[in-house]
Amino acid sequence: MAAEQTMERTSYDAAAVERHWYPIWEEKGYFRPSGNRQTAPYCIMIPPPNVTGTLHMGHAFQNTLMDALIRHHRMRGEDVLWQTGTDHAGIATQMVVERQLEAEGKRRHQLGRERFIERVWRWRESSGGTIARQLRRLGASCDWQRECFTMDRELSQSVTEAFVRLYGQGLIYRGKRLVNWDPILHTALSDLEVISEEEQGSLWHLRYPLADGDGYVVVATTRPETMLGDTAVAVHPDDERYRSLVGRQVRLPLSDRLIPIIADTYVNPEFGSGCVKITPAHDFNDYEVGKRHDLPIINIFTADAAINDNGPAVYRGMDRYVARQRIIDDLTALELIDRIDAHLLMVPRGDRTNAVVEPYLTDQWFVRVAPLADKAIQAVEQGDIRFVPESWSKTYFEWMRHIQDWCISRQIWWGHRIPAWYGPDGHVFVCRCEEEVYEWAAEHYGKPVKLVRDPDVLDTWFSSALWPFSTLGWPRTTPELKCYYPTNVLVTGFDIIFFWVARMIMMGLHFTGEVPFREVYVTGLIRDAEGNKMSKSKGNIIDPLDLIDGITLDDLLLKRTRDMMQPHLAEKIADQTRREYPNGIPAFGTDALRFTMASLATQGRDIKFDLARVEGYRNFCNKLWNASRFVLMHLADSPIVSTSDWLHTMPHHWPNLWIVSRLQRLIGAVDQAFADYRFNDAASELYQFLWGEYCDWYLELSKPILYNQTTPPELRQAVQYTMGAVLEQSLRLLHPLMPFITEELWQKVAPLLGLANGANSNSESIMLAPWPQQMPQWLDEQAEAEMAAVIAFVSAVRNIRGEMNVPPGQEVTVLVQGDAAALARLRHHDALIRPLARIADWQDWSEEPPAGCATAVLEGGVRLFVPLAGLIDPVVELGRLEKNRHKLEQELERCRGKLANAAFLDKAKPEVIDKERARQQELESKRAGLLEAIERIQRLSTKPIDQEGQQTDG
RNA sequence: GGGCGGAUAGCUCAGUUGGGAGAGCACCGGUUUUACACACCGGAUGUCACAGGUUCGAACCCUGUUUCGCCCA
Repeated sequence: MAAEQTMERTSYDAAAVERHWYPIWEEKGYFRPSGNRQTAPYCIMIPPPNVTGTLHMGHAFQNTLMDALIRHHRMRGEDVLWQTGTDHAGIATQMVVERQLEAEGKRRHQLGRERFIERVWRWRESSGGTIARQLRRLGASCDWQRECFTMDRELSQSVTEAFVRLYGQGLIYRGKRLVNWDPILHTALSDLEVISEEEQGSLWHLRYPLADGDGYVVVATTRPETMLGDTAVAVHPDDERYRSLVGRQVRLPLSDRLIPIIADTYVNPEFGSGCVKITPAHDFNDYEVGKRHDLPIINIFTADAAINDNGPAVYRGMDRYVARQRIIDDLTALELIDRIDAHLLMVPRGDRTNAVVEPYLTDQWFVRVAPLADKAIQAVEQGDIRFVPESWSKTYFEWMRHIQDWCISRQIWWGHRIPAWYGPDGHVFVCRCEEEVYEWAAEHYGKPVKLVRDPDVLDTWFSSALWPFSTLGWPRTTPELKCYYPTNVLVTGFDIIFFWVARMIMMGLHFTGEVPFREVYVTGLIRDAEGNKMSKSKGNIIDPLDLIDGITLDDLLLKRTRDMMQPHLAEKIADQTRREYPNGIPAFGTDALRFTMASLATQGRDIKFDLARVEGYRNFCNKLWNASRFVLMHLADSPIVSTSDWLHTMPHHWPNLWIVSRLQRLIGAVDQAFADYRFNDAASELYQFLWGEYCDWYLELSKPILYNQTTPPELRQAVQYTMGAVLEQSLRLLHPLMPFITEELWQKVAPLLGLANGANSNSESIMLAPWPQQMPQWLDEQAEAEMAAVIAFVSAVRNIRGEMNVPPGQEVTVLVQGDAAALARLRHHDALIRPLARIADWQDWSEEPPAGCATAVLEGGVRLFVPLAGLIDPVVELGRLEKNRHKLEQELERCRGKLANAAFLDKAKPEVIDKERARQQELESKRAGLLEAIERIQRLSTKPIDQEGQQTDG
């Protein structure tokens, strides 16, 4: 398999690599489950995106994490299924197609139901695949051959089956209830589809005259038009002001009806006048009050939210807001408006139409949730399902313990039609299929009859709730259902815990007797850099694909201001966009985006998205690319090593032992991070290791060996092989987060190490290569200590060079003194230290160092002097030393304080005390060295120096 | 009103059994060093919101306060 890019380029070309590898992976069938029943199954169900949807940052985020988990488990040799698909998004899809029709000057009712649905299917064929294509761009390795759609025949059968069974068990019923009604769509909506936001409105204080005698009560309302449906006035039973009124009646203005004054604890005496009008047909709380007090329910609205025939004739047919104004005018004329206050209120709007949703009394189908909820609560309590982070289980319990019956019927055409038929007398037949229902009805009535099918369809979430098992073939007991169910983990945002997660758990337990997934990993929500939710109307949306491919400012402007619901915002959004992205967005590539997503996956709930992070990880890709170029350059003539313990059969070389030991720790850390869903830890460990240790130190330490003609060939080969092997394993560890670049590089590196020769399937692609195993025998504390000493020494010299402005090209001499063993150790690493610190010569120095030295004090009492005759500015050097001393003394102070404390010595753990003692000793020895250096420089300075370290004249 | 979560470096955030405050970005100084200027080397930066308490010891545990946010009503 040829890799895409030659290594001549000094920068990584993400687009070329991505285009090359994804189709190969898919065509080769790497995304399919292995089907190997000897290994553990691992399954994730994709939260099915909306078929009308396009990829947004939330999708990119969650699917990156899912893909990382999937790739990780696949590499571990498990039988992995990532089930993908889309949901039919009843309302959203219907609206899209209706809008198309509108453009042709048609309406759906002209087409009729069947032809409209055909039309929707046609739309889906041509346009429903967008998000699947976008997920591919993200590198998602889901099994596309098993891609499902909630309206597919098989999934539809699951839906019907579930409905029929629930109905038969008394868990679905039909009834007249208040629901959220969208007066534009003419359908009920679920709570999820209603967004309540604070808006400026008014609080009208209305006077309702008492029926007997003089006077009136004042009721406060935000919706005066609903007064036409009032059937009571309520006060709090403990409210002294109104106690005497309870039981009396008021005369409802305009309608001229008598309604009672009742007492109910629902009333908040602090709010408004402490006296509220009760409209059971048009307010959820009032509905409950009405039920408690057996009040009549008067619906005053049509399906369009205009006043119906229950209202006084003068208002009939008026839209609710027209009626509102008219009612206010009329009440004003009657002097029945007490006052009007400005008031912030929560206004519920349909998430698709943005229309103010009306609580509306209609016949709807409901799921009786309480019995299902009990078991679903238990499943989490007993630990059959675990929330990650754990605290989300509280949110889950909170909801489940106050759960309401679920309205599942929608008055639209696109969706699963409710399998209920009505006989001539209204008798309901709920049945799996049309033929059967007629037979059944004939039996019921003793003769063939005409039945009418319920016109409603089911809430899309009803089918989504079955997703974990309907996609595996339920109600049939398929091999897939047996193997992959219960699935391992659900990855989703907390915003749909109630609406989807909870319902899947209930349905899963009810129909399969088992939980649908064992863990729920709840992600945060991606917001913009300021912490605002991303939305079209705010104009702050970032399209993940624009981060991958880049976008010019002009295209970005076009994209953000096209098809706006509120076109008047366009100019503001354009300005804001120009300010934020004056040059558009550069192409960062999929891997950089994915790595960013992983780094952002902390346990918090809000994630502010910062473009600079993506840029940083694009640079990381480039670093990796160039490190690999370096390795490949030197690996070409390396022999292939086949022994498993190659490390110890090669010539002894501390950096090799060190980097391999560090790699073992990395493997452990990445494994742990994946196990805990700490993707940010996995990302930062990998970044730190590859850049901070492998590139910055290991490769730099290797250069002198590789470039030195006199290096013994065995040593050279040991370094070459180690360099390659560590890179190769790191690529595998990185693959779940950065699939493309790791594949590209692995294809080049692995063959040179004798891997990926196509000899077996594991060597065709890094996707199928085994996950690195930690080798405990390769953990090497001594090597880590040796290299820590080397790094500390080199860093100390570099620090002096940097602070003293020694030109990088200029070599220096170093004098060292201190403990003989410590010096011997450093001497031993002379060949490593010398080139990195740019030291020409170093000498053991037991006497007083010469004048004009810069000083550093290291661990183990080692003192280091760099003679900088003529270069050193005593003032600068003294300042540097004093600063170090200050820090040191602060630490020492705390350390001494602790050890002087009898209670500490008495009660702290012995190992803590030992550590503290060792630390004190270390700090003191460093301090002594520093004090000497300070004294020396003061003594040797030609001019006296005052306490602030400033030279004084004269 | 009920529930949940946050307040740590200029910014974004880590900090998992309580024991030496970290990273990335941004910033400052230096560098055409033979993988990489999307780089290298060096540097500065904190009353861990506040007040009490528990403890030998608190960013971490407890209580309260301030403040920001989310969900539900």
